Amino acid sequence: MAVSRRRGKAAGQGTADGIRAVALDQFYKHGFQATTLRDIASRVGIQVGSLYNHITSKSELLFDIMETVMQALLEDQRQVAQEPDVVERMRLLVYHHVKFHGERAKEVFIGNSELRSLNRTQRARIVSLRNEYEHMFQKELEDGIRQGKFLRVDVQVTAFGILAMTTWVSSWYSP
Amino acid sequence: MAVSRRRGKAAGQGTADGIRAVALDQFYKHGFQATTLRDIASRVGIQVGSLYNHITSKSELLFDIMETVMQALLEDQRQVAQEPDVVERMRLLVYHHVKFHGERAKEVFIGNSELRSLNRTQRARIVSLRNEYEHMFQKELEDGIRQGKFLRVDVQVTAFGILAMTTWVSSWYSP
DNA sequence: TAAACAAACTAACGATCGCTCTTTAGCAAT
DNA sequence: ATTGCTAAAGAGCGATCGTTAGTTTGTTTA
Repeated sequence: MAVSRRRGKAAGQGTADGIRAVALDQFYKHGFQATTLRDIASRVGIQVGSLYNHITSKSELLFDIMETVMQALLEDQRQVAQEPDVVERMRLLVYHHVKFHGERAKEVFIGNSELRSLNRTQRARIVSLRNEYEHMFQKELEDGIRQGKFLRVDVQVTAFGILAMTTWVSSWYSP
Repeated sequence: MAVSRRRGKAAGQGTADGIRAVALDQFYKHGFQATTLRDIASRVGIQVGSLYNHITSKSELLFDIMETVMQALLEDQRQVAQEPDVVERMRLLVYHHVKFHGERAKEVFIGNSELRSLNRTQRARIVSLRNEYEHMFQKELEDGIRQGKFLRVDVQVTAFGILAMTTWVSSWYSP
């Protein structure tokens, strides 16, 4: 006795969003490989085949989730460039990083753990976005050093260290 | 052209070890779900069905790997109890922890990431071993506090913090 | 009111999965 | 030489996977 479900155009954007939300949840809980399209479909409340009105493939669904979160993260940080003071810029970067990782923990976790489930092209794209993100931290470090406001350190290693540490803090803090 | 392969009793223990080594490698690289028994078999140089002369099931294979590494870790640390000084005991615990995580990084990674691929019983067993391990750190912390050699801290949180930090160091250090 | 369209349903395909079963090959002990 | 055991090969079963195709339903547009 299935609940009567809207069909046709007016069903609108809701289904596509629902699919992404459910997929996010299941990928997070059970991993990409262990999650079945049938599982996703049933939780959304539609049939398997109907999924393909909204997605092009399972792996594209994963890729979309990962790319979206990376774009959002980058967008979040781009506004930091407006701040004139280097030290404050760096502080804002770290602040936004931790805040974002706290608010969208599931997506971030998937982004970190399911890189191997992407094909070569998709993975290259995500890695490129990630490099772009890390580069934002490196750039501020270099600026700070150039202005004599930061200690002269290995920029690449330090940036990586900051990211690892703050990422870890986010996954650590919960109470 | 297949290499002529030994059959019968004299094939010995080598195959079973080979299976575990290959499985460890593939689980680490592609994850448990994405790894196929056919993939493992072909890398060992054997047919799929022949695997079952050495394993009882795929998930038991994963469980064995995880339980073995936890037992080895516990065994490694048990000898620390011989040391009379609390501070030195704690230092040894951390030292062994980092050393072990460096030497057997793949198994440790699998142990941390594939808990969800175990069934209820298996997971309970591994979690129990892990609790036993964490308890070793808590015990030394309590001893140290009782003897006035450590600051009075929340034992459980601190032990967890030490483990998280040192585990992170191990995954971090490579060059 | 009729045509156009979006989004659902149903059915099924080919591939692949973990796993079982039977048979065969090689070695050791009798 | 025969027997017994271990471990391999090989065929295949039933289930499930992602995906595709064809059809039906309901809404929007003309």
